[in-house]
Amino acid sequence: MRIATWNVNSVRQRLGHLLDFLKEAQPDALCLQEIKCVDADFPRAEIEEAGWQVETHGQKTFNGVAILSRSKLEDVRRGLPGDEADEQARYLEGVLPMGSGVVRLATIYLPNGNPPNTEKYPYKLDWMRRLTNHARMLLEQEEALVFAGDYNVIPEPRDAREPAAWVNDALFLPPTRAAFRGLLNLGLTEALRATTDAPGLYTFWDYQAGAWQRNNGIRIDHLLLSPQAADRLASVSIAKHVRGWEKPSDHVPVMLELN
DNA sequence: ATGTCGCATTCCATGCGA
Repeated sequence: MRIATWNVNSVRQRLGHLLDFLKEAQPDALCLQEIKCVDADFPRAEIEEAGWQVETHGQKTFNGVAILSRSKLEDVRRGLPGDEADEQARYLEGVLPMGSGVVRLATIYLPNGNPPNTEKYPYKLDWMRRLTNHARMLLEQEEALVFAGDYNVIPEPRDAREPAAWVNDALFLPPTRAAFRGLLNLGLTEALRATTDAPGLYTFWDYQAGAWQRNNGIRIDHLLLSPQAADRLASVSIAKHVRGWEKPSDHVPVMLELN
């Protein structure tokens, strides 16, 4: 089965690309981030018409996540537990019934955290703490789990074309990277790094300063796997060509194949 | 240091978030 993740940077602006990618990649499920609309404004009819089921957790203007899937998502949870006051729509989870056994799948839009000298950075770190707690709880179920999304974390220097440019950025600061390692240390496997040590693999290129033309990218979109999912990992691919489409998202899809 | 985009509003210009 194929599971993909993509920060689309407005689902309404990117509907054409989204339908093109679904047709081309044929994923069993696609996790979306930054849909940037409320549930009622999600282009549900067009996507259902193309043959995918839709679960959304939207928000006005910013953030918002969704999961598209061939089979209906079950046991759906909206929002990351651990802070009742948090109103940002950044997490949606459910169970995909598959022939070869179920997979629990979460779509994650982890806070950006910039600028770091504001309340945005502690919010990011606290959100990572909550995600770690939630993942720890889910791992106790010992089931196949996939946490897919825009983590807004550059895990290592090899994950940036110009790592020196990011040393004071919330995506690369030591506490950010430490929190990401803490998540992995629960026993999760980062899918791409389970398949390759190659540098130069990016999932985001800024709209500004010709970043795409100069291949000045960073790798911040990740798929984290429980042991039961990692044991089934066959391959991971980055759909880099999507960044070259007309009026693209600044992120590209990342997809994995499970046996 | 940003050569950009998308959203929303105070709405054809500006602020915010990324």
